[in-house]
Amino acid sequence: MRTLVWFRGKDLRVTDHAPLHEAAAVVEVIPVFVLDPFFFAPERAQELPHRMQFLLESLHSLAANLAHLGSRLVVVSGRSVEVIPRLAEQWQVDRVAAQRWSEPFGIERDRRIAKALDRLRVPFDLHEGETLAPPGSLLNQSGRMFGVFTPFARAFSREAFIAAPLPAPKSLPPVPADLGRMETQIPSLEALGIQPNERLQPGGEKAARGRLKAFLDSGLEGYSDTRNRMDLEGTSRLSADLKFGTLSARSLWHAVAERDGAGPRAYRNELVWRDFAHHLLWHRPDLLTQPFRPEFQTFPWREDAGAWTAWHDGQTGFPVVDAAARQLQATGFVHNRARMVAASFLAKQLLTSYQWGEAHYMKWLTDGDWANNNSGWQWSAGCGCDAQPWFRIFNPVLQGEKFDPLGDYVRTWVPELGDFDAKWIHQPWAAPAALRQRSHYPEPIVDHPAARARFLTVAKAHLGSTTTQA
DNA sequence: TGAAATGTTGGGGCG
DNA sequence: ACGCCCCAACATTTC
Repeated sequence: MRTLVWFRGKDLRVTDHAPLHEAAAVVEVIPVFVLDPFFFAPERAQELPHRMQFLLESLHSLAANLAHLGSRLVVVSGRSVEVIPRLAEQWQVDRVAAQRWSEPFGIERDRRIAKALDRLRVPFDLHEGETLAPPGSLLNQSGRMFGVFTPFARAFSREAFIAAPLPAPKSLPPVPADLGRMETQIPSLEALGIQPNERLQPGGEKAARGRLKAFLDSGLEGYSDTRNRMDLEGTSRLSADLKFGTLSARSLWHAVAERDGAGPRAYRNELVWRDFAHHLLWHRPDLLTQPFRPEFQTFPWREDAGAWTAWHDGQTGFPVVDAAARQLQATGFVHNRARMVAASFLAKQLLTSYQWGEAHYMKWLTDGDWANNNSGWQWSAGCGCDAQPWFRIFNPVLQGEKFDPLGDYVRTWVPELGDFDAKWIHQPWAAPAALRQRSHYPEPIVDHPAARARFLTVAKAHLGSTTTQA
């Protein structure tokens, strides 16, 4: 029995990896990663520089871990839909195994590959593993997807059985020697035309385990209290590991499952939110191009090049909004609270389509995940499934004062405001003139009350008319 | 997983 | 002493 275990970017681990675990019981295992030009053509790779860096590091780590177990990672270049069937045929494999993808293009790719493999009479086994509960497995009374998180979470705790994580194989059989000459190497970032960013989290399963341990030891206990604080390391910082599968969702679940208290409970709830987003996209693949609420399809977003540039460069004159933009480009990560404030600001204060922000975040986030990022942006814009109401508008000043009370988050990312004390740092326009003049921080590009009123007027006019038509 | 406007209450200053 | 007003402080409503 010869199994091709196809690693594909969202399962870069040897622990709790169902395809590998199952294959390890048979005689021959060929771990494969395909450098598909869909992601690895330089012009495509440059569209996701931070994720590419994390991915390449994780691949090296995976290759080392497989080598340690007696196997190795076989890297092949080409379009997956062609390469996988070709390898299956040339290597005479008995089956191909991989972890299931829940996003639309992954589903379509797998459908085509399954078809090609079927012609070769090679089974294509897709194992669950990206989410806690398989997308589509939780439905409401009438057999449809949940449209509200709370009932989903109730059904989740009632029905979802989350098996214990699988151990890493103790050893793996060596990769057969007769594989021909189609192998290549993991490319370097430089070869893809990407500048390394030394401020990113390091990729790989080992680094991920270190982050998990740090969170369990010192972050989890107080998580519910500190997770909203932008100035503290109060979050898990495991989002990129979930994205690339350097940690499996269910290993995180089990790491916190038995822990009592508000912190562990709040963290489990966040993991369920992640499942909710994935289930949602699985049911509604069109959400990557459409708002969930149809009345937003014709929403009169503006195209204001100046405002857009100021927003993504961190020059809006609103400290938390600008800190978020700069933290994103500098580190590939933004605190969740800052993401919400920045997203609300773009959609509501600047009346700019959430899709611009969504795309910008997908470019720079290390943890950029289609389901999570899309649901987050649609939530913020008010057009999503179980989104915040359209009339709920964050005030960047109040959000800053509440969740960055000393101003340390802003001071870290907006050094022009380093001299401003907590009293002024979230509303620098109100600070003494002398302080403002030497800071060189931009004036606010909108007046908050006026921008707020404008959004309410526009949204009320639009949503009022479209809902009465329906 | 909001904010702002509006409404209500009650203490205290004051004529 | 009393009523009136002011305005925190809190509650409710609205967007």
